[in-house]
Amino acid sequence: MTSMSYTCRLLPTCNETKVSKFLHLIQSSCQLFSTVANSLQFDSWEHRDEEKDVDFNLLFRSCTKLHHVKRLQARLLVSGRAESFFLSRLVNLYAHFGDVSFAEKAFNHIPNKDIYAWNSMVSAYVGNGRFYKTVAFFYELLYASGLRPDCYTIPPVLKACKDIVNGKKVHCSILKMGFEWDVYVGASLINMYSRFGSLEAARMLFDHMPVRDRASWNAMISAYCQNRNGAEALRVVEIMRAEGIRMDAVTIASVLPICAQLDDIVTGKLMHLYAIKCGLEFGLFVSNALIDMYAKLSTLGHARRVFDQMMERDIVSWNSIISAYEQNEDPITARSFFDKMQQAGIGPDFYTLISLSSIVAKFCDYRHARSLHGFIMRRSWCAEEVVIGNAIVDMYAKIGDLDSARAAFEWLHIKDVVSWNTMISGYAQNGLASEAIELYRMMEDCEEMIPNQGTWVSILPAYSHVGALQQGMRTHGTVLKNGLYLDVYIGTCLVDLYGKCGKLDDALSLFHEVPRESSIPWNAMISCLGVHGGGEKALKLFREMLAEGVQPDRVTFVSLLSACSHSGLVSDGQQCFETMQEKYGIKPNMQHYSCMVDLLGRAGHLDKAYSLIKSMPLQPDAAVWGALLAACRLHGNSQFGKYVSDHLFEVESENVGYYVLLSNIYAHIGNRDGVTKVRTSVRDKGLKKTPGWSSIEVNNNVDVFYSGNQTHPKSDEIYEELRALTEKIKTLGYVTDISYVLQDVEEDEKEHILMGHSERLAIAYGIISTPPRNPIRIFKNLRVCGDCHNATKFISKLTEREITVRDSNRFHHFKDGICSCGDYW
DNA sequence: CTAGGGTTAG
Repeated sequence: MTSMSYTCRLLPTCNETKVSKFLHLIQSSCQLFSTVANSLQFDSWEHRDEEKDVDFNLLFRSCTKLHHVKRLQARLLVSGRAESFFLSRLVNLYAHFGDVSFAEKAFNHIPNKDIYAWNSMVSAYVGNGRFYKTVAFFYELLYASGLRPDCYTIPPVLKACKDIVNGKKVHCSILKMGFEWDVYVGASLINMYSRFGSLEAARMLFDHMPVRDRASWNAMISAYCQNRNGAEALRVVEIMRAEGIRMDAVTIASVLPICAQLDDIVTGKLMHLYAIKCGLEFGLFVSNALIDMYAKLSTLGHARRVFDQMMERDIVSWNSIISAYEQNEDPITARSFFDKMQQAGIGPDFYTLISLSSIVAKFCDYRHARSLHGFIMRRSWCAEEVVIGNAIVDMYAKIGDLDSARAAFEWLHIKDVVSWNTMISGYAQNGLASEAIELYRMMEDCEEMIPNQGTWVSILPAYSHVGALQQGMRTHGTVLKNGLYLDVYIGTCLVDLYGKCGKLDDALSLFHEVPRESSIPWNAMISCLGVHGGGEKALKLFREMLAEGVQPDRVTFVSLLSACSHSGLVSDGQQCFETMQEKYGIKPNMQHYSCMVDLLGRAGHLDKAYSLIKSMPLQPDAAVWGALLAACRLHGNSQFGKYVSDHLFEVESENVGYYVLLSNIYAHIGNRDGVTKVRTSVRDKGLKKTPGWSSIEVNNNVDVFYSGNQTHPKSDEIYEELRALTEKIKTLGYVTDISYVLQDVEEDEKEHILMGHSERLAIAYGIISTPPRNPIRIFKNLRVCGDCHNATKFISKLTEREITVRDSNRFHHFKDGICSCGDYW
């Protein structure tokens, strides 16, 4: 207290922040003092014996604990003062401490229930989440009590309405009783309609209100905010201020989230400034909203400062700062805040667990994932159950444990659209496209599941991944029917689908229909041109992008650099790499470096590629060294290849693909010892090759072939066709290159292994299943094998078919014995 | 003594 009065004297010399902080301190201290005082008071009163002197009004005000209320109730009964007035206040107190059943008992004890008693019970139900009960209780009051509700009854009942039908029914009752012009009722009605998205109804009520106070304005503003109509919300704020009504903490807390939605940091900062000016910046709601807004606008420093400056923090504050770091890709700090929260004695709630599941997923921590799952299972989350269940599904999917994800998905009592979307995209993003497609088919069979934007952006990449063009087109049709085709994300997925399925013209014309303010569709289109070997076109599109004022990001440059690399545009690529850093201030990441190493290495500048690696500020990963190793293979430099592979196996010793690459290098120069060494080390390490697969779509159906697989129903025909093809192309000059086979077997066996490569099985299946001279499109998950590449050239000439093979790297368009990549791949 | 408008989400 002494220090406080001292500070008071210093106050005139303080700046505004300090004054505002100080005022806040006084406020919260006052609350604390009065709570302590009341509590002491309760104890001193209770021990007095002379009952006639007891001032029950004072005792009611002194209850700070649930047991106070119970003792007070006993006292009331003993002194014969259990009248409606006091018992109703007991109901309020029990409700305040969260004990609904005691509130009900007290209510039932009331002899002649007046409207105040009923109102107290209504509030008791609402305040403790018994929404269904509240509405039923209201109708009991209306039809069975013989009493007339007053305007205190209505707002809590409106709050309890969980669907529009009930809401409208209550609205009717209000009209019949003539309460519609009460300010409190008005704000509640606006709020109710806004909850169900009926903004027109809300606005109509608002416009017709004869008296409006600040809460009415706030109700209208938050109605727009919560329905994501930020622009209209800000317009209402303007009108409100024009009418001379000041914004308060509620207005600010409502408007801040839309600043984040509209990506409008200027308005956000103005709101913050206004809050500082009015001394509202340390309010709990305002601070929490500020943290969230700054986090969403990726200005973590501001969010952190607001959090650090807070006088008191509640669970929302902690949740907001945790999710701030989680969403800005800093799971380590996020988790440290979670630890601090627990140290502060605050238990996790629904929102905390949602963030936590994302954090655990980012750590790829299977054990923590399981324990979090268990922790959640042991508690019931009622209405929030779906959301949290979906978060669990997503968590397992992100870790890559699709079996656990599917189990959690199946276990959900209620599945909503998001559950399905999460599971579908989980499969799709882990490369399990067939599972994603299968699940989407199941979803289509559930009539009550209406697919939405999230569904399309989950399923379209799966089609794109396996080249299911016909099914993708069917989905495109469904999207058009839903009127969603202009959505940037869906549009981009469709551009990607057509582009990746070889329909470059369709991709381009779609690209012109999609909104193009953001870099997302541009990046997709540039990448498509790149994989088709259209480096020049990609560069041209990039220039158009700049001319339209679209800001390129790091993804843009990844697409661009890889486009240059595929087309051998070395100097253009180098220039892009420089522009990216100098003009756009983007620091190159691992992907950019591996593109550059690929670009230089492919063109034969192995030394330049190597010195780029040496100059990297990051620790080069397997992709970077792998690109260089592939370049050594392309240019037949086995000595350097060995050196590079030593580095490569230091950072990644499990990927068989790289061993195959090294063995190819040795085999190509006839170094049998080298080949044997590589083979032995693969065997000793017990490594398994990533199963290679190729897919082809015939008659709306995608068939997937694995290497050496003979389980396909037409397997015999396929092998027969392949044998015949091989004989014929040999007469055209094809020579088998067995250096692509790692296995230690006889030469004719090697030939057989090459023949069983998935891409060849798919091509042969295409040939026997489609009419002569029809084009064939193949998808392969790995890079196409060099011998298969050569064989395909001959097959295209022999069968007079255009054969397109999209591998994990680029497009190969075979026509008349020539490949579009010019063997530069 | 009882009532309205506000922050965090898959």
